[in-house]
Amino acid sequence: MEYNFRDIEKKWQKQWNEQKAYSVSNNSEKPKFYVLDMFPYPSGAGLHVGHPLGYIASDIFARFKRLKGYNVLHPMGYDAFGLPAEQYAIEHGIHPAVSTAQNINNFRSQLDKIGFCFDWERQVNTSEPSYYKWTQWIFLQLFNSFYNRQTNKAENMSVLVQSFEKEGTQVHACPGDSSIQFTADEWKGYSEKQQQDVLMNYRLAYCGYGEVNWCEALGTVLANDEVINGVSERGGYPVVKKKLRQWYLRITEYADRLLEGLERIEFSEAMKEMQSNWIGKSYGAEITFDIADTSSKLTVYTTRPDTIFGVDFMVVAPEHELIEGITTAAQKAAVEEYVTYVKSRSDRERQAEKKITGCFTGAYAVNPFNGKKIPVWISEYVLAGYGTGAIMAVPCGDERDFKFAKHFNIPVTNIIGAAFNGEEANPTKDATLENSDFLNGEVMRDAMTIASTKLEEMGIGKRKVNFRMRDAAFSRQRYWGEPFPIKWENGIAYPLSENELPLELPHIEKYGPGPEGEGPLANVPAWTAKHLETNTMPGYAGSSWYFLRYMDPHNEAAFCDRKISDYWGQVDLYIGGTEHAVGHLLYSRMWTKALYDLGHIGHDEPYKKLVNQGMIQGSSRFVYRLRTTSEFVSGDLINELVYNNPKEYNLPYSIEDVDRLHVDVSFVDGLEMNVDAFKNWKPEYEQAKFVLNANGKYICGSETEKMSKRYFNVVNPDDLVNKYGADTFRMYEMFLGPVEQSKPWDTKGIEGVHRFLKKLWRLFYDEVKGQIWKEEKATDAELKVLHKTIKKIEDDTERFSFNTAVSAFMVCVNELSDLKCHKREVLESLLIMLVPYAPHICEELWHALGNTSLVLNAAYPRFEEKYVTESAKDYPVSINGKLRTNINIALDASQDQVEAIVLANDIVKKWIEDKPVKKFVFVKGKMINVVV
RNA sequence: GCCCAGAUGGCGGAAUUGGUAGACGCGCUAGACUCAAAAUCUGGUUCUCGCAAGGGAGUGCAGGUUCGAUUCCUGUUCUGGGCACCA
Repeated sequence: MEYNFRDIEKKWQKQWNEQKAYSVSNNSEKPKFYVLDMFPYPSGAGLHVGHPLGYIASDIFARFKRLKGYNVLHPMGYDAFGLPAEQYAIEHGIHPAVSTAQNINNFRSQLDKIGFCFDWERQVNTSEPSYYKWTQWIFLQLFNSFYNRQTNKAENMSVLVQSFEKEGTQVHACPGDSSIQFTADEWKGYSEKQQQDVLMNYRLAYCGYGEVNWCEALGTVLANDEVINGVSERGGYPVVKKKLRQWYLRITEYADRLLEGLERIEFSEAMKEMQSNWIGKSYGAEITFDIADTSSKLTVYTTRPDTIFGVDFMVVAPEHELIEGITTAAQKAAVEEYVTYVKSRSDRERQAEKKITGCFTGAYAVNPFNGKKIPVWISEYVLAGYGTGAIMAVPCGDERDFKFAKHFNIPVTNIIGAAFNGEEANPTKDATLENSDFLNGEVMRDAMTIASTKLEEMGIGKRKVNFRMRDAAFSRQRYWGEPFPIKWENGIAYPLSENELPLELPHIEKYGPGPEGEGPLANVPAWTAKHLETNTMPGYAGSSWYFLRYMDPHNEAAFCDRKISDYWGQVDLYIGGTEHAVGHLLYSRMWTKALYDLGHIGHDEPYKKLVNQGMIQGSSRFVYRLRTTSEFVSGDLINELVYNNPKEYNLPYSIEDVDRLHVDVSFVDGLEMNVDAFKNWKPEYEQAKFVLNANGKYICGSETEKMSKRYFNVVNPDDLVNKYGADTFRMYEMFLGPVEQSKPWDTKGIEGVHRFLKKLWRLFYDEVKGQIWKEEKATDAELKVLHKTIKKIEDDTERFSFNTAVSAFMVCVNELSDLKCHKREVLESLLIMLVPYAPHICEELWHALGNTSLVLNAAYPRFEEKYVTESAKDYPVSINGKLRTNINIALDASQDQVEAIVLANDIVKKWIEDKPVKKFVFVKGKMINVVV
């Protein structure tokens, strides 16, 4: 009997399905374990081999925990709202709901083939009204809450209103606009509109104004990645910044708790660092400078108040409101021109710009301590959104300021003496200050406090904690997203009541933008007649809480029953890509904290542990066409053109005449192309001619790049599952390398894993003899192999080192084959260990052995030390750090005994010659090093 | 530009706490079985000098710490990811 994976996999997938083997209960005596994948956006391109990498890893872990006796929640769903479906609708007229449903079906059938243990009864789809009803509900919770800085948590707006009625803004300073201050009486005298405008500045979900990428020609707002070099990706039309009404989440109020929470969760250090850099907490001071000859004042934020005497110029963001008022007549034209230039550029372009640009406003600020006049410049490297949108530039201590000063010939003041060499800035905090009036002689680190105190005493500055993070923009001028449950009347936003939810997306035929940059919903008369909000929520709305819905997916009375969320609690293991480092992972942490504050759930961090899977890149293949012909030259001949003198090879063309074209990887074996398949690929290649190499082969060029349809380097998991089976595919994906690491896909090695499974099969079945397993007692040698493997697989699985676990299975099967071990006692344990990795073959063999229950529910084999203990070790012996020989020595030998044995060894003697032994290093159980 | 990560044979990778660099697999290669092929099995395979025994070099690059460094430190190059409306 041979290993017929196709029948086996089909059979068990059907049986598991029928027996509801993956159904998970919310009631269990067992300890719980929650394994979650970042759910996919169901794109039209379907799954490629990169997607399942994380899913296989989590599936292995979930199954492993199940065998270890846990009640494991391992769900899957779809992040189904998003821009690509809407774009597809614009281009092809297919409604996003239709294309999304198709894509989901496609994803599902692809996922099913791989044999995951998802409980599909719990599937969520963020674009379904039954789901987004609760996204809208949570939005209303945020809308109806403010962040109480006294109690340090989100609370209902009614608490705030009561406080206003009693004591005005005395207790709760306004987070949105510090100029808002009033007494209780003033509050009571406000109109409803005035009151609501005030409250909007407190709400956790609030409406404000923000800049977007506006493309006049397309009449629409564009995403950052739809804008390339200041023009639209589609059509190449100019894009400018435009202020539009937007919804925001007041995530900045949670900045400190988001930082603090990082200490309580197991994310990689890199991930934590990325998040804390994003939050960007800094301590510094705001300093207000007078502008000479005007009544204007300029406030800057600096983290280095100690360098106040080294300020040689000010830099103000080009958007800064002060510019218009302080620019002198002489500089007006230049400033206007510069501002227009900057308007066309994205934040990222502005920061990445190596060219130093800027413009003098003609105005001067006055140093409050020494009266020195400081020129005020504008430059794109200062961003309006950070700090006060203005900086004081200290060229001797800041590299960018220094370069700016050099470029515009601004004289540089040295305040740190010899620590500044005049060639480059020195950002030290440990130099002693000079040229600094009352700070002279102070070490900079200490001077920071002295300067801040003085500034506060003089009333021209104050200490300030600043965050780089901004409030999260939470609206899109698009169709395919959750509608806001908000109605506008007389400029006041009124929330819909709970029983009006879900507010369903209306069906539309045209997906074009609405007037004045509004979204497509503005074109729907029935919608606008009810004065409903025309923006929709962004992609991350639904994904900010989906891990809660999986726990209780069919609940119609609540987003998730509190008892059930208390049972499942945090996600124990979350697997997904680093690309979500600062987006989804921060937003969902914030939502969780808000829901916790409001008493809806019992934990305030969603994910206990996060594992980042690497990206699988594509390996592209190229053909080389002689320009304007249908003649294709083998790649190795092209390489000779590049690296050698073409004349030597007497080739009738030069490298400049060759076009490099992507070719579909499916008809290339390694680098060798199937020329017939290529000819049949596209009609234009039917008449293709080939210049083959000396062996008569066409060799392709190759490069590693993103796996993408347009590069023809996409490898579809379906094909591999068909050819080798799901078990092979699963194990091969893991065998490629560490899950966390990015690596190019190469199908070549999959045969090796497939061979392993066949070899495993042959421990049970012989081609001729059929069943060959035996009931005999296992030998010590066999038990040693088994228990060594149990330990290794357990350790490796626990630390997510799935690639080394696969190799440990290979080693085990190789060794059992060498020992001709066919004993049930050993083989059964091996099967249970292998279930998480290759469930189908294990279930088949498990039943072949006569078991009637599912191996999925078996108990994990117990490791026993006694089978693997050794009494001696082959010690590596080095002389002066160079390995010279191995000597077998008992593990319980003492240092003296070891020294005697080693020094008596002939090879050791030879290398020591007659030199005296300086040092004898002996690390028990590890190695020996003799230093002479 | 800023933040984060990575770099080891022909290839994917292993070396878990500073202790035998290259486990396991692919590829290549020699052999067994076969009329032949496939499948399977056995051996070899970092580079280099050498008939061999054996020696030398070697983990992106340049330094450093250490009896000992792929592992720690400093600098540097290249590659990948993120940078707020892709998800």
